[in-house]
Amino acid sequence: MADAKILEKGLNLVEELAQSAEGMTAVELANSIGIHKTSVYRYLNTLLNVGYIQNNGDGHYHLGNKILELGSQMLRRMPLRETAHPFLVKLSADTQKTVHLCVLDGHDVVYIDKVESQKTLPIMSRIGSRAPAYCTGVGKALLSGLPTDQVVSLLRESPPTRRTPETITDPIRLLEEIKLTAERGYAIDNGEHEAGIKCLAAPITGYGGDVVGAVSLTGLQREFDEPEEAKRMISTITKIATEISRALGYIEE
Amino acid sequence: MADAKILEKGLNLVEELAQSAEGMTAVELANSIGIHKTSVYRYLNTLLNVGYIQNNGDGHYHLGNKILELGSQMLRRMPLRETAHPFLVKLSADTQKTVHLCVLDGHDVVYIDKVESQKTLPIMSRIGSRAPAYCTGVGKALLSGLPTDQVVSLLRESPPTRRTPETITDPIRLLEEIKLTAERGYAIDNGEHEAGIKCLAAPITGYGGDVVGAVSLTGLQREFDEPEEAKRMISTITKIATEISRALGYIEE
DNA sequence: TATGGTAGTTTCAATAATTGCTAACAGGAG
DNA sequence: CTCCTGTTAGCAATTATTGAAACTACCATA
Repeated sequence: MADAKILEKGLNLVEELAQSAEGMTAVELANSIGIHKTSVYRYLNTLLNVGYIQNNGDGHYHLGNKILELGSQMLRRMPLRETAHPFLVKLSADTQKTVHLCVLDGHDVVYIDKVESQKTLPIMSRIGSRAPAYCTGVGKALLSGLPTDQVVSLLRESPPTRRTPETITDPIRLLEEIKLTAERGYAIDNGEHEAGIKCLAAPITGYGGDVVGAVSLTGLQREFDEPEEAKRMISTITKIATEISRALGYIEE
Repeated sequence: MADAKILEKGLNLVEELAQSAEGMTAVELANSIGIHKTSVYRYLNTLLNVGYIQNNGDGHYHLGNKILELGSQMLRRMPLRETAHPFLVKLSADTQKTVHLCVLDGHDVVYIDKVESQKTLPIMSRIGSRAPAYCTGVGKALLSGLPTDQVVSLLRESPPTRRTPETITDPIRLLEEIKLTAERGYAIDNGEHEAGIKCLAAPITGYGGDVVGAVSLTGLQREFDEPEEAKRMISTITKIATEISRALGYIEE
């Protein structure tokens, strides 16, 4: 297993800059990464040329718009996102909640689309950001499409840690929860990721019959209190998820 | 001016993958970039480790979610975006149009936020994507904040090309248009970027007194036909732009 | 079973790039 | 004028990269 070490070092710079809010000077970078000042300038030079980073004018470097552009190209190339988007808009309009579209990536879910309702909640999620799968509604919906042994090994690789009083950290209970999700076709996050925030999520099945994504509704816990209203939302989100699956070419038996 | 050539080559891979819709195999990449197959595998290996690219399972590689994540971090670190977002939501609700927030990057505008109205138009814009400054409303709003000689040199570096019958390609007329924009405080794109699509845009002034961004309203041309309605939208968008400027710390004299 | 093509890995010596040092230049501040 | 910071230049020693060919593994085909 051979490596391109220099490439790795160069990308470490990008990583480091991504962490810093205000940008960093070349010397700060050199100290922080542990490579010679001169080399840092050389790396910065090529990264500037490619647009991955930008120079503030004073000595501070930060991420460049090229990265936004690459992300934008990625999103444009995602059939799931393209297909699902109109449905998400409709779902958000119907329920007056914030809607997310996610895929699984390792142990995490990645948010690849988001539609806010007019009455926006202070929800800190952004397209491209990540969250652990085991404690989110979308995560459990996505895991519910995997064979049990894969779920088990995912949970073993990154054991659940407590994030709120409601987080389910017991692997056995999590497996039961995921099984339940698979049976009824939707998942509930009862403030397990962020205290006071509740989600409903439903899996999306792709052409091949695999779960390829999940949609969710997010709101304050009390917004889901009324049983009739909750029932209506569950039926709405599962219906939309089914429609997206169909639009992706999945045919139910 | 020394370069880190290998870093550049490695990032070329990323670039190449960004272009391809369906992903590419290692051998395709080797042929397309012109480096040895073995080296491509080495590059791919480190890029995989850092998460910049992903492997489809079959031999196809494509961009990795890490790039989305970096983009997400960038957006989170943009004070302009954070400050402006609630205003954009309000603007979209008030006007029932799609709202964009942009900054200038070289000759282009970069979309850094977007809020869709319920009745969404088929507008192909995405956060992170780019468009030429000279033929967009936001572009003209942003250019209107620059000293004339800088605008001139920007136009000289990348001369306007015709995109629609309405595109203004004469530099003299463009300069007049930008001057007009500066005087009245808003810009109009009359289908100069995409035929049939009209925009209103207003510049946002930051703490230092410089134009740091621009907001826009986008719609079909006929949606702006009625004079009273157009007047109302102009007053709404300039008011919101002023509010955002104030929220950024700009104090009018 | 044999066969051929493709994906991916490994080894190794020649080559070419990176490294880190010192030094130097430019610009701003005291 | 001098100090400090950001940045670039030159150069010898070190180190990583390169590319070829051979090799494994896998899938489909004959």
